[in-house]
Amino acid sequence: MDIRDVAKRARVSTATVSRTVNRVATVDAQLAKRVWKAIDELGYYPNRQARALVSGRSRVFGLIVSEITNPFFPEIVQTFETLAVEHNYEILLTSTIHDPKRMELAVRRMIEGRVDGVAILTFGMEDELLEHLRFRNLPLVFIDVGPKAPRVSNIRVDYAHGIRQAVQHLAAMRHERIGFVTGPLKLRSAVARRDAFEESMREIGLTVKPEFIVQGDHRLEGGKLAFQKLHQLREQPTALLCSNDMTAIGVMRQAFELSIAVPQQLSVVGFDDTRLADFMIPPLTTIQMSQTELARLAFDALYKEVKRETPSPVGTEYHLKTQLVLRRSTTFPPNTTPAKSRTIAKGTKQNDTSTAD
Amino acid sequence: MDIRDVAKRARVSTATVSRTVNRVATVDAQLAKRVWKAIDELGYYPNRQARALVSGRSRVFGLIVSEITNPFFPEIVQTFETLAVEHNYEILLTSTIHDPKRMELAVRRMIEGRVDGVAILTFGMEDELLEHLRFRNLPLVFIDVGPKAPRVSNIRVDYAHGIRQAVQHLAAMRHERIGFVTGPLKLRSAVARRDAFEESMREIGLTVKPEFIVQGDHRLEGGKLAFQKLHQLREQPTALLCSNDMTAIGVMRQAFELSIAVPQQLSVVGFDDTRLADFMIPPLTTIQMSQTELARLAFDALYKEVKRETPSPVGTEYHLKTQLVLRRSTTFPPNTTPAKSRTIAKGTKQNDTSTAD
DNA sequence: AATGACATGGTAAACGTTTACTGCCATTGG
DNA sequence: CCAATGGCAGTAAACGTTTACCATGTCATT
Repeated sequence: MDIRDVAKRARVSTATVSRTVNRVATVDAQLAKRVWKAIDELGYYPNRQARALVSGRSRVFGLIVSEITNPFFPEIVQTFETLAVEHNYEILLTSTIHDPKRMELAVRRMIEGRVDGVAILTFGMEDELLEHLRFRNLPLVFIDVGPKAPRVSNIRVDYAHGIRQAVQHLAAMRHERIGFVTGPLKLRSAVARRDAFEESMREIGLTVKPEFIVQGDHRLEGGKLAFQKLHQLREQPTALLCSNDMTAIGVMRQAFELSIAVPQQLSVVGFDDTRLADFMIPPLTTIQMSQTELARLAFDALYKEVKRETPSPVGTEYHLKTQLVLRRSTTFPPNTTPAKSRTIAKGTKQNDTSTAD
Repeated sequence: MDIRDVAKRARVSTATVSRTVNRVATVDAQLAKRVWKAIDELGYYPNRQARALVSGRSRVFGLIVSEITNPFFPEIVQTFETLAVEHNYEILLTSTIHDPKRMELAVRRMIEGRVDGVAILTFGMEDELLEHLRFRNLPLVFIDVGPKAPRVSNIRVDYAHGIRQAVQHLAAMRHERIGFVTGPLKLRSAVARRDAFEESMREIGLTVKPEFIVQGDHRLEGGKLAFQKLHQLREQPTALLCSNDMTAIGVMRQAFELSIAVPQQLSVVGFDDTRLADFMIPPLTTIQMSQTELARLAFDALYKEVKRETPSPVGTEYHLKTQLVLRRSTTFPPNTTPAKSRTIAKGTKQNDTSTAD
């Protein structure tokens, strides 16, 4: 069941079938109709491999993420896939699971698959592997950390904005002892978030106690451990910013074990605004970094680069904003008389799906 | 940079290079060494498309899920991918998002990609599309619902076991008014779960009030709505089994809005044991249906079928057990003096990661 | 009527592999 | 010593498309 069968049945050449299928304008309407009819009757589906081989373009984009099981990524994968399908692309999905072997494998798979471009959304790709990929001068798109080079685009995330909003939000409610649970500090994004926090605190005239900054790992466990540590402090923070939602959930979870009520005794703010945030009890106030937008930018970057007749000399820079989303895990610090109703920093999103309040 | 360049550099024929790369035993060690050296020096990676085209096997398995953003699936995708990579397979991932168009597209993509087999993990594939797929007599694996046919395997899930455990667990704590929030009833799996619930209740001598069975949609919203409905009842259930974890979370979330304490005022049991269950506050008691095991079975089914020299006349049946996992969202009904410590049904897993209790 | 321009369809090469077949050489048995 | 056998490498066809190039036919212009 190949193009030749179709050609035979429609009494045309394979070239005409090919042109018809690819909607080349120069084919006569009558013939095209015959061809489509034959295709339909035979149930013909073109062979992607053969197409790729001869045309030199596979219509596949690679997508490298760190872990699909990290709630941050499914949304991205979904959006990316939807976009891909719309443009008749396939996606070659790979997760590195923070494993150097898997990273190497990932690169190998991309090359063997002759992908037309790859989006690297791992927040910390080994540089050497990056070299391998760049070597082929494929269109590439990174988040945050990419090098400036031909055909490689970058999505720069403005971590500071959302974090500043969060700090202001907390400060407006008279929190003074505000802590921060970081991510793994080998990730540039984790460092950036922590730095933005310290910066915002300074801006607003609050001091950050070194012991209020404790390291997590962007996973549940790290959040739990971090809070346990914090809990042993003589003087404890009344509010905690976390480097991502998982961390915040870990904190809340551990607070629960220690019978500390969130938000009455402890305000918690997450980062990412994964869907989980709105699943939590109480719903988590967090800083949104739109996963769908991120996926969209990444796809666009690749797609545009593929479409270019001449490679971009130095890839495009994209920007992604962050923004505080108020839910229910923050309130006034304990032993405080609420002066007025809940303070809302300007530009903040009210995104509480609760039906009662 | 193709096989011919390698051949030239190693001073052998392309056949020898091919044999070396594919580890065919008949190639002389000396030559092989030369070939590997050349491969290394040139940075040669075989072209998957060309391989697929000539060999007739793409080494790609299709994986169709309903939504990657459903917390049930990331774990599956991850495991499936890991297995695939280990066996030098790629995966063509597709989500149908409950959209008939997407389903059709999914099938088309599978065929155009000439996948070697496909795992359909959607819990409700349109039958017509199934025909399309079966028509090609590809290895197929379904969960629950597959037809008996050559090369198509099935994973039968024993919903009843876990559900019976849950009902017994609740009954042992003297719950009598036990309700059930179903999934979308067009899904066979949702019907099976509900039926198993009713059956278990009958077995144990408890009556199920019709108004205690309300329909959800396997998503958060459905759970919320269901509980809202239940809450308006004059006489309310003291415990709720839910058709999946998302539903249970919706219930908990709505209970929170209505200031009803889980588990003190309402015991909640989920189904699936997604990672979310252990993120919740309180951690959700749920029925485990191992996602990694499921993925493993699915992959194995495909892989074995591909390896067979002659197609299996009627696919293999696999079985997946379910099992209650006790956490913290269930306890004695309100206004009850706990007779003894928490009752644990036999064969039940204690899987509470809490550090304090 | 002859010529040129243009529209449209066909022919065949090419894409990068695998693999059936062939051929060479060395070894072994009679 | 010769024939048969077997191990191993090379030759070339094949996989299913796309597309450059060519051929043909039609129409308008002179």
